[in-house]
Amino acid sequence: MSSEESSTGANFIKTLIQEDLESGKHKTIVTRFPPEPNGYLHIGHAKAICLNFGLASDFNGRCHLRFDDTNPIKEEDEYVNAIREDVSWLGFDWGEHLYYTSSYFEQLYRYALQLIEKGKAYVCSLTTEQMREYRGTLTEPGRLSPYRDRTVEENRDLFGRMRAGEFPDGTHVLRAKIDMAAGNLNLRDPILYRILHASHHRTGDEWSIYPMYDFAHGQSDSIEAVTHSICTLEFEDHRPLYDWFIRELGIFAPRQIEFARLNLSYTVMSKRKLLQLVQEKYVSGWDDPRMPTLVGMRRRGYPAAAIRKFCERIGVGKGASWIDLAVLEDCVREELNETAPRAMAVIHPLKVVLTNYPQEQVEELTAAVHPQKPEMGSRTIYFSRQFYIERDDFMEEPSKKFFRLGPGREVRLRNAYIIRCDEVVKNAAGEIIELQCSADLATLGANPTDGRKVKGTIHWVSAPHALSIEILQYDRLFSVENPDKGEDYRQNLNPGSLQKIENVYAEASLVNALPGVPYQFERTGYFCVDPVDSCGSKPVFNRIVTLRDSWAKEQGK
RNA sequence: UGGGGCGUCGCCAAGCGGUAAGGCACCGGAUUUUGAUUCCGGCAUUCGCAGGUUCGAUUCCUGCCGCCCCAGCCA
Repeated sequence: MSSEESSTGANFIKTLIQEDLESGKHKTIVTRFPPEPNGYLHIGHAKAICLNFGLASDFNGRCHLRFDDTNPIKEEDEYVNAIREDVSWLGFDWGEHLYYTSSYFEQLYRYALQLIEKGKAYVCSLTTEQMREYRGTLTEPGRLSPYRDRTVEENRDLFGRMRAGEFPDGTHVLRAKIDMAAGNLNLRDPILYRILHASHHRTGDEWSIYPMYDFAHGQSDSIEAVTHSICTLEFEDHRPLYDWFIRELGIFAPRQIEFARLNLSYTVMSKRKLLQLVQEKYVSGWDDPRMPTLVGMRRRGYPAAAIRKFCERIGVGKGASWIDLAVLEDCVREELNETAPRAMAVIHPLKVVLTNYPQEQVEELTAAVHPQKPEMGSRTIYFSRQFYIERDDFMEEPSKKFFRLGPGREVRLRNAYIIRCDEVVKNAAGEIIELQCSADLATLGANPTDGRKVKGTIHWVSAPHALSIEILQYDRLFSVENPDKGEDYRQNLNPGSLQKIENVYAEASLVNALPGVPYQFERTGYFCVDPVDSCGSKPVFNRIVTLRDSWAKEQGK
């Protein structure tokens, strides 16, 4: 990461940390990114990752990667591996600090025992339904569990037998004894441990009881000496509970600070829904280029730097925020404009024959890899009598504002000559199938000497040298800004989110394009070879993002 | 009629008692062999509303109003 990229923007979390440092509360800070390995990371997680790792680097502290794996039923190694890869790809390094909540199971168990000994936790044998009834509602206090007064000995014994696997799932839980009348529901004797005869991805069948997230998270932070525990808003209500545990246990107290999670327009961000899209085959997988997942974006061709830039740009706050997809796309364009080599490809071809150009002649022309960056070098493109241009670059009856090709009009061929359209060839159905043009042979790398102005420049690909490729044009996954508004978000899926175009002509140099490496197809957009779909005979390019198009905007008016 | 938060431009977001940064979007215009990029310029006399304190309030106080989260043996 470049230094200029490192976060400079102010936000309330930095301010709070700054205060803790200046007051001498801490000499250095420790943060952590604590994903549950039950799904793939998405752009919302990227915000948390950039925040936590960014804070650590801003203040010369460190950031841990900890898997909060307290629910064996949903968690898998596949996810921990994918998550590690995603975080690394995003550009962050946790060094030695890779942890798992499951590594703390024994310690957590001892913490629970401590609470039992203090009379602050008890084994409750209410059923799930009963417990719900006893919990009360938002406006009515709950009722005390009939098991609340079990003796310490009884609790110790029962809890030990829960661990030993003597009871079936759901028969008992360990609860904290706090306050059934608390306005904050999290304090109404929350469950600490539940019985789960399930195999854990790391501890196997060692345990038949597992701690609840609430009983594990804060203490895990404490064990790791996390100074600033950054989490999302919905955990604000849980903070008093975490503080209660820390106090009762007398252990190191991290400071929790909550921020608003990311919402991005035209997509959904819940893991449940993303999983559903995968399972119900609305997309090809977690890495479908339309998915807001990091694997999806990576495959699509979004550079990690663009995602980091995005996370920096959107800022951090406490108000529920909706970020316009345009912000992300702008970050991608900004990054790609700097780094992507240029090339030409004709997506909807229209054949052109240059009548005044020798039949067999082929010229090797030189074109800049990047017009603003000569240091990126140049490439060779072939020019011949027959080539393709974009159908949209020709209009039989052009308006005055259209400055591309039309009957009798002139246009510049990018990196080549100025040509004039002399004749339009149509088939029996009246469709335009070919243009007969003539070139001004004195305009290669030069403007006309007679002073005439040619405003338009269009791209082209020599017919005999064209590389046949396929293009996958990706668009937003949903057709409405907030897919969750309505009965079923799936009804808002954008039917045109994937458009396959099979006969695209690309300049020959693109044979060397490596999977995942972005190119700018001039005047069109950014594309890269899809690593998965390109296994066939033709290279398949994903459209990463279009170029800005003020002409299209003009047309739309 | 419980608890916890949040309200600064269409969307994000700085600001923390001294007279409204920045980005995206949008609108003009210049340069351009990408209608791209770049570049200039425009875009909140006003900070949810109403009072109060103060020489002075987006910043402090009070009261309203609006929005979000919480009743998983999920995280």
